[in-house]
Amino acid sequence: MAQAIPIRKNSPLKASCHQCSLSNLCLPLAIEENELERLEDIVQQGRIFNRGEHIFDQSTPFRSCFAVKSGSIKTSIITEGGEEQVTGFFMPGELVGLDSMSGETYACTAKALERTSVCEFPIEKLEELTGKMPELQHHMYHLMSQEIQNSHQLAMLLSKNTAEERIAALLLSLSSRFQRRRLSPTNFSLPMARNDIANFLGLAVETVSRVFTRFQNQGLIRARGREVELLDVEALQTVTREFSRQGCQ
Amino acid sequence: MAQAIPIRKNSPLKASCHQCSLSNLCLPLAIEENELERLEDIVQQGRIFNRGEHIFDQSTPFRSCFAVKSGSIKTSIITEGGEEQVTGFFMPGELVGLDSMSGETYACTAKALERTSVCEFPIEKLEELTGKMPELQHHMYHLMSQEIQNSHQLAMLLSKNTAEERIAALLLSLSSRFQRRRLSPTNFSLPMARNDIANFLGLAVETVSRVFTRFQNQGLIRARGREVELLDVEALQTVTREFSRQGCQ
DNA sequence: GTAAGAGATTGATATGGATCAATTTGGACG
DNA sequence: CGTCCAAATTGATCCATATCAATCTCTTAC
Repeated sequence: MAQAIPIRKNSPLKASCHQCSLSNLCLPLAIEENELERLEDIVQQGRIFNRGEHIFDQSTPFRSCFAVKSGSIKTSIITEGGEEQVTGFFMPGELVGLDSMSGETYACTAKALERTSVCEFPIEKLEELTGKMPELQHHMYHLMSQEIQNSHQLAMLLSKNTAEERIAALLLSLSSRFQRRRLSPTNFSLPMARNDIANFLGLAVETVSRVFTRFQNQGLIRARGREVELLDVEALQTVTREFSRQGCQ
Repeated sequence: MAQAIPIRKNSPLKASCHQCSLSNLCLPLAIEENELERLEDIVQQGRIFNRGEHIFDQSTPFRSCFAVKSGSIKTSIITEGGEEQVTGFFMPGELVGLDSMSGETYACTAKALERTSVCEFPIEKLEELTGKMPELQHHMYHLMSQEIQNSHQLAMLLSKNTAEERIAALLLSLSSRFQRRRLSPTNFSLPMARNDIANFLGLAVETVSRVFTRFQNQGLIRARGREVELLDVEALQTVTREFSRQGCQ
């Protein structure tokens, strides 16, 4: 089912962080060139997942964290009642599974939003390695801390901001993440459906739709399905700050 | 201004985790009795803070994490516009500052909700120690991971649940945290004001008030100012699950 | 003990976004 | 190339909770 992908002949299993264009975003950024091999030793070149496939779900025993290599992943919590809460979107260079480092199974469900390849970091080996490499340990703390901050930021968005503010914030977040990867920050394709955006931002799909068209009418963006062009980034930034501005006066 | 507190004569600066009644909740829980000294070596018996005093704020350079010894702490993010978003409440045995381990300054502001004493863990020394003690490192990952989960849980509450569900969830969370400390899970005093509850849960104060009285009228709780008695824990649990039940059918 | 100000409660009204309903668009597949 | 189903958009209505306004009730300080 998985179609053939180019694999380096001499190392079919071992990943090559050296060659990876994401090494400046991913875990390797924390370590010296000459120590990179130690990380490569524990990384497994992961599977390729088709759109909609699960990388893991809440019943999967927690074994590994995953770095997105290409494509994108949505994580969500599914309640007993079957309700879904999207907790994050992960793009190339970002690490999935940090919320699961307590407990026996994963704390969320991870689903590929498109054809997605990942690198796998077995957690036992990773912990062992971070114990030996202070910079790597520091980076792990850094990443987890950032994840907490992101989540607080989301909570803030959900509890205090209007639909427009939430959506502007999401667009800008995606924009800067594309920019980090040296892709266009103003012209990109949303990896997720309107539904996922709505769920993530605590809105109804209809509201997301309406805000998109409103933004379009105001000349802030141009949207055609998942293709988005940010026409006025400054204005979008103003939208996200509107709220705190009001609190100021 | 700070009134005299009993200090062990032979170790005025060094904390005594051995003696601490919270050692089964706090960092010491991760390590063997005989290694406890290594943790004690880096811990500083912290100051006492009066109600309303800041342990740190967003402009304070990040140096340490703090464990609550007694009292309680509220953390919040203050936006440029001066808006506040409460991100958490911390009770004895819990660790504050995990969200700040990236960046130069703290990611939030921490304020004592009552007279509060803390133990201070200088981050450099803590990282050094976790590098040498795998179980302690593991526990740090565990704690940070849990913090991410908590925050996701909050996001979920904010985006999907009604005012009643949110407040029931908070009451139950506090309840179980009192229980962990072997205090009454049904009869306790809220450390925070209605205002803080409202802010934390993304509600207006008035709504919090109304829900409290509604719960009281339904015989679920008895509330008199900050004194709360949970009269029907099961019913409260039902309230929090109501939502997912509906999603089920 | 009393004054003063903050915090909490209660009531009346307004509103942003949910919900319900109806098209429209677009992509996958035979 | 047309068919079919899911995703997205648009419109009309409703509701939970915010907001505004008015007490009430603590706590703190003098």
